[in-house]
Amino acid sequence: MAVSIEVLRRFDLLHELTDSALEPLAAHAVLRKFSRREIVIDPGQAESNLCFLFEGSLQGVDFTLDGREVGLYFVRPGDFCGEVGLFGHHPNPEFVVALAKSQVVLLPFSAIESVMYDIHPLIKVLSQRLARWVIELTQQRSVLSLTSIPLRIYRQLAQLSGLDLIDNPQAVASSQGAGGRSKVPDLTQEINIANPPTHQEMAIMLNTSRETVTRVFQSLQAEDIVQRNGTSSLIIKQPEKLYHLALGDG
Amino acid sequence: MAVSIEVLRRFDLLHELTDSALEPLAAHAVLRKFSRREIVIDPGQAESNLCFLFEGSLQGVDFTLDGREVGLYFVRPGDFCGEVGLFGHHPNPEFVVALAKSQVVLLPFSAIESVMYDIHPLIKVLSQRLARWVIELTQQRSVLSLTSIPLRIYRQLAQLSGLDLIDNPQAVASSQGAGGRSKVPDLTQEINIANPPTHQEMAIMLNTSRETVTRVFQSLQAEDIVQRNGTSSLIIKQPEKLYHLALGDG
DNA sequence: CATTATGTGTGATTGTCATCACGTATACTG
DNA sequence: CAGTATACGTGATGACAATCACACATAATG
Repeated sequence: MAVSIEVLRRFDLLHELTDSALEPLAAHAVLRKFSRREIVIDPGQAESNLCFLFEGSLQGVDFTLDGREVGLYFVRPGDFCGEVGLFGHHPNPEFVVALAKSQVVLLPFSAIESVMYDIHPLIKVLSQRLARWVIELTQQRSVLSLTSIPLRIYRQLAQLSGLDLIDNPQAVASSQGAGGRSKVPDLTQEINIANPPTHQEMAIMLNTSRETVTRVFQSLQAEDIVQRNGTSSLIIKQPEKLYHLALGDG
Repeated sequence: MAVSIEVLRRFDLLHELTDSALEPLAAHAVLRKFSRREIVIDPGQAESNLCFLFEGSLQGVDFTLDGREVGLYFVRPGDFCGEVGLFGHHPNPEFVVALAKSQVVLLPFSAIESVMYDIHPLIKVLSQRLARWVIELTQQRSVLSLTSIPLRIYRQLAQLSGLDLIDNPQAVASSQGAGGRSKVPDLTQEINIANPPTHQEMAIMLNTSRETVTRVFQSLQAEDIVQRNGTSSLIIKQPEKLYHLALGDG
């Protein structure tokens, strides 16, 4: 069942496309629901899709040879993923998993490949998106080279809360979309992170164990820097302290 | 001083472009020599270039907050780099450094930006290159998530020698270009890696120290798996053993 | 609302490897 | 070719965090 142009236009990255550019795409798009932990993108499958997240939360993951899960990025509502396989003769490098019940608009590659280089704004959006992903992966790469695991976690929290934009307003986030990232936060105000990733989801992003993430959170809570409200909300109570910890000033 | 179309066409990724596509580019390209350790790309500079490596060796690097160098990729002759900044309003995310005396063809962004979306094969080449870089970064990301440092080094050596193509012929390499990567190596034959990266250059790719790389090489040499000929050549004497070590079978 | 599943928290142990300092070998330069 | 710079090699130390097993808390489900 196709989706309307209006549904597609809700996605930031498509909202500049003309109706005539969107119509052939909307005709082939489908809206699907995914359960928690269901696979949204499987690189082994023959037919690939561009995936626009309407509601819920997704995570791009890879697996090492020994079966360990590696976190690559988070997808928040309003964003999309799965575009790497459109360029060249290789599948997408990553699996995408639903972290929560999600609604995703799927757009088959076959509907895009024939037109993407002819619709100027479409190829521009897609290639700019790839460039952004390279930048995100590079930023995450630098985080991973920190030898101190707590420092990685502080940096990840700074990214989730937007604190990393303070020194680098051009930075892009691993979690972006309709929620957040649009403005630099105020260091004097508490920051609420809705639906934060679990300790395990953060741990696989940072090459550490969920027990270590828990212990770092424990010490941040003991210093009243963060406060956890169950699993639905995480509050940065002292953004300025977290900001300095993330800079390595701890 | 501009360069000829023939010089540009020597680069694999440009050789499918027509003369009319290459002419405006060649008119603005310059050939420059860089000394060892000289900066080829500086993201802080206003004017950016696409860089084609004619001869020598380059490495893409980033720096962490505490000034540690992070290795992102190697560039071998015949390849190019520096294309991320073409897409969107942000500089390139990486510095590029000459690892050896190098000759580089520099193509200013200003010469490309006005035509890149209009020359179909050019935007295709550039966007496919971005996609390949995402795949490379993702592969390297998986290597970095291995908790065993020796296993990371085995995998890096497998990539440098082409052994990683055995199970994944579609894989792209962090070091590619005119030399190597074009065919799957024979496990029964010694593999020669010309101008291998130094222990320090490998260490920053793998988030480890050069002492640790040295110790792992020591044990590989003790088992006659690799043999070092000064700094100009590294021979994989028992590719099958390295292949299995890289799989974690050690 | 009870049961089940998932996520967080805790303690103990051990091994790995970063770090530091320094020596030796190789490559480069004038 | 001598001197200098760079790369490799070595030894010792201590800290950090992965790992394992298990308990407790929270969320989801029927």
